[in-house]
Amino acid sequence: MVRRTGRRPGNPDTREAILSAARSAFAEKGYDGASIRAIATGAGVDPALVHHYFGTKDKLFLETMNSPIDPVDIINEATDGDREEIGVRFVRAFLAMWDGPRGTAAVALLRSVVGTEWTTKLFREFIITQILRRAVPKLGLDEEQAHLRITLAASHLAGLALARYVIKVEPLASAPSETLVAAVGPAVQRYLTGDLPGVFPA
Amino acid sequence: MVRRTGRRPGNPDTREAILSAARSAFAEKGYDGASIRAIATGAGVDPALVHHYFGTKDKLFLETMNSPIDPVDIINEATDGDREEIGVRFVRAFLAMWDGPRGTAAVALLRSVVGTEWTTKLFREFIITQILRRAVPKLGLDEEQAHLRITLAASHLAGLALARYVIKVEPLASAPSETLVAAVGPAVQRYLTGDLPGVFPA
DNA sequence: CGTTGAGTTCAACACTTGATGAGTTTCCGG
DNA sequence: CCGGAAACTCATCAAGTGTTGAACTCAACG
Repeated sequence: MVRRTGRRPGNPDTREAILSAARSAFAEKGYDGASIRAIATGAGVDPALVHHYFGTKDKLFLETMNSPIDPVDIINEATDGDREEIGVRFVRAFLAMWDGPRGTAAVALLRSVVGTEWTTKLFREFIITQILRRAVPKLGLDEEQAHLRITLAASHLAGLALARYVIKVEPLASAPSETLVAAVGPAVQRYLTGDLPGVFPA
Repeated sequence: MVRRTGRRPGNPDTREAILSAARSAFAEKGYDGASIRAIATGAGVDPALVHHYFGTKDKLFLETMNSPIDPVDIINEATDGDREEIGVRFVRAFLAMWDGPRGTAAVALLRSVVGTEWTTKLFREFIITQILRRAVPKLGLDEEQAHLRITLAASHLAGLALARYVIKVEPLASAPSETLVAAVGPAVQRYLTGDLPGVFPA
């Protein structure tokens, strides 16, 4: 039986297969490193079909990042409850996201963000508009303090993800997440609600 | 004995020019994003000359990373002095390195490390052999505790560098470094020498 | 002088990348 | 059962990549 061209019989789940393959590829190689050809091969499909569904590589990437990244959940999950344990809940929700099914997308995002220019800019504005604007009111401080506090906490968590999920340095990579929650939680708590002498006037 | 005939090295500035251009390019674009042709153009030179001097792109990159990255200085600078202020001195030395002339190389390293596979592995082993092996004895704890403590502190600093120098998110990017020292120092101090209940048995 | 050999350039190879447009096969509503 | 549309593939393009080898320039030596 000769390989036939044209429409495949049966289920049109191809689009999801491509998205899935794209997520894996972006997570492993980053935006630049992942080629459309590799993604197509991973999905068992012709490269042109990727363009047929998603247009350009940019759009594919954005589509890949669409639903899986929603920091709103994390923010809400962390800020519900008493104020004195925001840090611990924040770290716990953050790690749960990376360990969950949406984790590969997050790895892809982190890898790609550092790699190319436009993703960096995109991510920067994403942080400003999506994270800061939503998290600042929850703290109930003046804006200047809140911005620095939140970016400090976020940078800490970003570094943790970088070391644990991208670089995979031990023993951080295989430590139980609750261990990290106990270790990092208080530090995040201090950034968000604690006294920071020498940083803000008392 | 040295009967070297032929053209004498009348203009060896070119090699340095290429190295300098390479450092900038790698810092801006990362390993993959920086092309040999772009580096050559930046140095006002033919692409083939880059290969004449450095062989392959890998070797060029390694040469670029050679001298500028030496964490030994930071470790020594931080661990000289009383034990109760290691954290502050560590953060101060770390930020000074990124703000100094060797900073661009560090940015290049961070950008590239996240981008490609072999640089990630290279960096991971670099951390293990160069940083851990040197820093562990200074803490005077058992190895298991020391490894986790140091990687926690290092991941925090890496995240700080990522946010401040690569992604450039405000207000972190333009905050005075002493402000960050005051903010981050105590957290690092706690990771290195403080009590970590729930992490290690008391 | 002529030879030497480092500094430098030119042109090209072999390859990969993202993207297109035409063509083929199947499905589904009328 | 027919015709349009969706799904799918093939061949191909124009750029850009790292790398190579031959050739040219030119200062220093014998």
